[in-house]
Amino acid sequence: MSTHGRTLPRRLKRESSSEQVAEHIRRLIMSGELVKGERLRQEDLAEELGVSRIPVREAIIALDREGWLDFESNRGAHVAGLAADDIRDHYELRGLVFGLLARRVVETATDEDVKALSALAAEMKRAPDIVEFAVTNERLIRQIVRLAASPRLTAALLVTPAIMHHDFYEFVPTGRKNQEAGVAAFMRALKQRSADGADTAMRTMLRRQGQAVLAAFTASGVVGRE
Amino acid sequence: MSTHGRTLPRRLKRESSSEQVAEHIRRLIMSGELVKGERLRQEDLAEELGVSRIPVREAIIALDREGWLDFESNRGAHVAGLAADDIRDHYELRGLVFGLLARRVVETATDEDVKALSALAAEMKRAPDIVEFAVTNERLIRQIVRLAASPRLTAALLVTPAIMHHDFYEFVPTGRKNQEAGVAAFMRALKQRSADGADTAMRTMLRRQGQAVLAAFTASGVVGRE
DNA sequence: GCCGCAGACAATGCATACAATATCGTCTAC
DNA sequence: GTAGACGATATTGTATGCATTGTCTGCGGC
Repeated sequence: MSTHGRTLPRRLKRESSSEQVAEHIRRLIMSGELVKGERLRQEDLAEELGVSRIPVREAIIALDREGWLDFESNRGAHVAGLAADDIRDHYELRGLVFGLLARRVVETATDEDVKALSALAAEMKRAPDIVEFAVTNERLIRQIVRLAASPRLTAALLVTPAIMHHDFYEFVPTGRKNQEAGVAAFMRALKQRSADGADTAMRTMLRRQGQAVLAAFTASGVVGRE
Repeated sequence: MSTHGRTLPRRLKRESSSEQVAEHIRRLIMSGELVKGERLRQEDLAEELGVSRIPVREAIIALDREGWLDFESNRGAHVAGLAADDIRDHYELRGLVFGLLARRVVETATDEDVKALSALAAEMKRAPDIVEFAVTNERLIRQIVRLAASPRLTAALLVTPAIMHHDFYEFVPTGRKNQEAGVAAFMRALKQRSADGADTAMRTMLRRQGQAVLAAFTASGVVGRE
């Protein structure tokens, strides 16, 4: 799995089989190999991946809670699929929320906080590969959330459970560019202590990300067959 | 384990053991019997509930994704716990989002839609017990979401994963009253086609619910020991 | 006295095996 | 010919057992 020498920097816990299986299935969905409504048979997946059905079941349960699958007792798991509206709304919401967070950051962050965020933004720009980029980006987001909101719920509700995942940027070509530009705009606004500017930067970035995701997922067939 | 005669009315799919275990653990947390940081040992729970460790593991994974537990590979599951800020932010967000949804409903709903919502609101008021109330309320929320937003993501992000669950109202004394009053206010605004009114109704209701939840969870000890 | 390491113990992760449930085809009755 | 019931098969749900990993205790070295 490790494509680069030091696998996932500052990543402490190793991934269990269940987590790997979940990642695999997420990829299948994002890449369009699994389309909406398609049924996942536990045994097939288990055999295909060389594990037993237990980790497959555990992955399915996690993906059900994340919204990728619909899992009904004794009736199997089906790909939930996404509609164009889902994506639009999802990113509109993210924009709303992160705009609010950005405002709070501008209002409350100390100079040190700004410096720390700045450093992370710079690190993102230098990231040699997409994985490191994603990891750093996640740290930046966490930092913003930590400064602006309760640590757990906002993060859990709006960062974890959805479309943003480690392999997200692989499937959305312009994702990294958008993200970097948005972060840069946010940092400029933050340094000028402009709450409005920070809010706008976040909303704009997330609107663009939404469009990019929609384009990518439409191309791969994840979206559209409603 | 079933302590009440007619288990959950109009529940089509029977609950698997995993789901029952998850519900059990959620209750333990909400009632304060499990406090933040406390570790859950799979075998103990299994024995206590008379099942094997498999359904317990599956429940733990689901609760991890819902945010109730922190589950790390090979290191066990710990109660995540809530901070007062978590609750405040959670409800502020819900207010933001449902305010937006309420606006959209006012702008797009047909007379028939209004009638249907009205019927559900009336049914809520008539509900003889708290379970039926919760079920009807959920149908109403789903209806609103369906009218106003993409069906899946908004619902998945903001309804499912968190504090609202079937046994929520048992733990929050004034929950039902607040909810009914808020729905009534929303319906009045809707009938007058007042987007602002609907928005305000939702925000107000959710602010109050947040306060009620905070009070209840502080009393039970779920919140506070940070 | 403190740090690091080795072994035993405890708890988790996963595979196998069996039980429960759904699904589909077939047969019978009308 | 069609509807309903019954069984065969496919698939999921759960229990048990072993392998793996984390944790704790006690010893030796610095």
